[in-house]
Parts: sequence; C-alpha cells; structure tokens
Amino acid sequence: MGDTLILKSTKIPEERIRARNEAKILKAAVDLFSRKGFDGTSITEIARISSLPKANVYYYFPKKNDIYTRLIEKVMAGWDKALEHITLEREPRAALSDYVKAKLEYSRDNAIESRFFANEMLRGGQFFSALQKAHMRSVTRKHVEVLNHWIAAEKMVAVDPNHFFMMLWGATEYYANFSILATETLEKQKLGKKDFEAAHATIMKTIIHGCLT
Amino acid sequence: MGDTLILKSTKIPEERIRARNEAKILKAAVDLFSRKGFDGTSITEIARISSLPKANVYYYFPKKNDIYTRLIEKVMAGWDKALEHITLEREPRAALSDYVKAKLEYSRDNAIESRFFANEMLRGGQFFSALQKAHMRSVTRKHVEVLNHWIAAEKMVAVDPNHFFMMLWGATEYYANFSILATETLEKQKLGKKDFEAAHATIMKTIIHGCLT
DNA sequence: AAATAAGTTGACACTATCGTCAAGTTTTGA
DNA sequence: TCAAAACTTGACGATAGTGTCAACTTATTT
Repeated sequence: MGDTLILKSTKIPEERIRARNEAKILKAAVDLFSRKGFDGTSITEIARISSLPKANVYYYFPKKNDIYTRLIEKVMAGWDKALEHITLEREPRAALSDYVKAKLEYSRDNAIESRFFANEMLRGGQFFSALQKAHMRSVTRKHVEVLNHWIAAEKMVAVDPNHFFMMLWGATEYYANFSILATETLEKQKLGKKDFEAAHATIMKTIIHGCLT
Repeated sequence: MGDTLILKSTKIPEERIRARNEAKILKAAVDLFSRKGFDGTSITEIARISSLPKANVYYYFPKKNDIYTRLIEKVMAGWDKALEHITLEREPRAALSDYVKAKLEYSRDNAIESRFFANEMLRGGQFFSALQKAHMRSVTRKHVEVLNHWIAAEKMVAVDPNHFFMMLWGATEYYANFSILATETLEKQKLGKKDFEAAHATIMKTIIHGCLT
C-alpha cells in the first residue's frame, strides 16, 4: 500500500530530453562506428549526424569511450537471445532451425549493430569487458553442454560443439557483416526476405542431411 | 640477337630501395588498416610503425588511398586461389575438402590480410573497384556452375550454390576475422594447428553427412 | 669521374578535431 | 512562483595529422 506508485501525467525527465538526445547520439554513433570504427569516428561527426552541437554531445557522454561502451552493452544485451532456442528438452532439428532462423533475422534486422560489433572485434576487442567475455564464455559453455547432451543421446553426430557454433555464427553473421559481398554474390542491390529464407534453407539442409551424396 | 638481354650484376632499382621501403610501408599499413580501418589510420602512424619519415612515405605513396588500393590489389590477387580446387573434373568430396582446407590455411596464415579486407567490407567496400567486383562475380559464377554441375549429376544435393559458398566463406573466414572470439570460445590464447584441423573436421563432417541423426 | 635519377628528411603552414568553459535558456520540482 | 537542476551552445586554446618543399645525400647510369 505504501508501495503504490502514483503516476504523474508528466513523464519523468529520464524519459524525455536526456533519453531522446542520448538515443539520437547513439543512433548516429552506431552507424559511424560500424563503418569507420572507434578510431576513425570523431565526436564532431557524431554531433553533425545527430544534429546536436558537439558540446551537447559531451554533456551527455563526457568521452567517446562512453558512447562506445554504451553501444557495446546494448549489443551484448541481445547477444544470447537466439541461444534461448537451444535447450536440453528440445529436439535438435527444431531447436537448431529456430536458432539459425533467429540468427539470420538478427542479421537482417540489426545489420548495423552486427557490423559495429564486428568492427570492434577486428579492432581487437579491447572495449569488450572481462565481464562481458566471461558472460559470453559461460553462455557458450552452457549451450555446448546441450550439444554434448544431444551427441551423447545420439540425436546428433559427434562434432566439436564449439566449432559447430562458430561455423553457424560465421555463416549467419555473414549476411549482416559482409552484406555487400552477399549482394555482389547474389548479383542484387539489397538482400530481401527470400534471400534470408534461402540462406536458412541452405544452412539447415547442410546441417540436417549434409550436401554430398 | 638484338633482343639479347645482358644481365647486370647489379639488381635493378625496382628490387632494391623502393621495393624494400614500399614493403615496409605496406606491412605497417596492413596491420593498422586491419584494426583501425582507413579512416582511423594516419600516415603519421604508418610512418612511425614502418620507421620511415613521413615525407618518405609520401615519396613512395603520394596519397593514403594509394597505399590502401595497393593492399586491396594484393589481397584480391590471392582471393580466388582456393577456388582452384573446385573444378568440374573432380569429385565434390575431395574438391570441397581441399577448398575448405585451403580457406582455413589462408585464415591461419593471412589473418591480418583477411581482417584488412573484412574492415574494408564493413566500411562499405568503396575502394573495391568495379573491376575487382566484376572479377569476383565472374569467378564465383564459374564455381557456382561447377556446383550446379555436381547437383545435376546427383553428386551433390540441391542447395543454392551461392548461399553454400557464403556459408563456407563465413565459416572459414571466421577464424581469421574474429579470431579473438574464436579464442574466447575455445578458451585459449591463440589458435593452433589442432584448432584449424578441428574446424576442418567439423565443417567437412557437416557438409558430407550433416549433423543430425 | 661526372651527370642524372632516386631517395631522404627537417621544417613549416594549414586544417580538423578535441575538450573545455561559462553564459544563457529551458525544464522540473517544491 | 521561484529556485534548482538540466540542458544548450558559441567560442576558444591546444594538439595531432596533413601535405608540401627544397636542400641534401645516395645510388645508378653514362
């Protein structure tokens, strides 16, 4: 009763000017960082693209690092979402199909974020905190265990789960990270829904049956 | 007789000072470009890393573009080497095995070059000339035809060859481009010979048999 | 040996970016 | 309504990087 929250008709400041401007800055920044990397992106340009004065950008983010690490956190927050499909109780086929689908959808809908993260990895991943690394490792380990369980139950052949995941990551993230190569390869301007479906079909067919006769 | 070439005991200038210094510059540059990208790499830093005065760098390469495009040419010169394994006369299994092996070896031995190229693709590929794109497209097309031939001969199941190649590119290049993620996943400091062998085994087993039972 | 070509490099003017600051304006909460 | 907090922003000094140039040195050719 004492905990009843009285809603005011006015939004709290957190949801108004600061939130709005930080979002503008982060939106401009993720695009620039994804193309030019940390070193090649200037606050001056982030300011220009977000239509805010440079000093205003400094007001919200005192250092370029702060923008960058905020973006890393945002990307990492969604990193393992697709892996939720991979659980002990599920059958491998359905689980992996859903996983690949989710990964390709991420590539389709979050190409800039994917490229931002890829750029940081090319750069050496120094902004990738020990905490984030540990989290990634622990989540991967957990899902490697699921694969090992499937292998032990003979629902899956004996492959190295770590390498298997990396194969899937490389294959699915390719469509976001190297979309210009994908478009070149497919000889079109832009990847469409059918391309992602074809990608899914190819990957799944390969995983389920293999490709050789 | 008038065409007889008289060899001098002295090497031609092309092979001495210019070649040596250009190599130093390119070596420093490829590393910097692979991490910081075109925009984040300065001539000042290239000069410092190559232990040459900045004006000297300008002497050999009048613009940063010239260094960059030279590197792109070098990378592109070797781009399709691995694809030589994919020919009509070969059996798919051996051909693909050799191809994946060659791609993983490239990832192992040319990780910096791979990352340099990846960085340029993240950046948008503007330095990737129309000529180079056309070459890549034509070589890819040719090898897509080989796969289609195998499919028609029922040596290979009906998958989309373009997507199949992209799946292989993503999977094999992952070990170079995102080697820090690979090392995190495998919980080691550095990828070794056995890791590349395990990668090859996983990819090939998946391609040959699929992974599900 | 002398002339020519190639290579070296310190110093410099210019430009873009960084980061700061204080004055001013707007928003919020009491 | 007023005070405090949050936000805005032009201007500025410092710095890093860019690109140039001419004098000098070394290497090569005649």
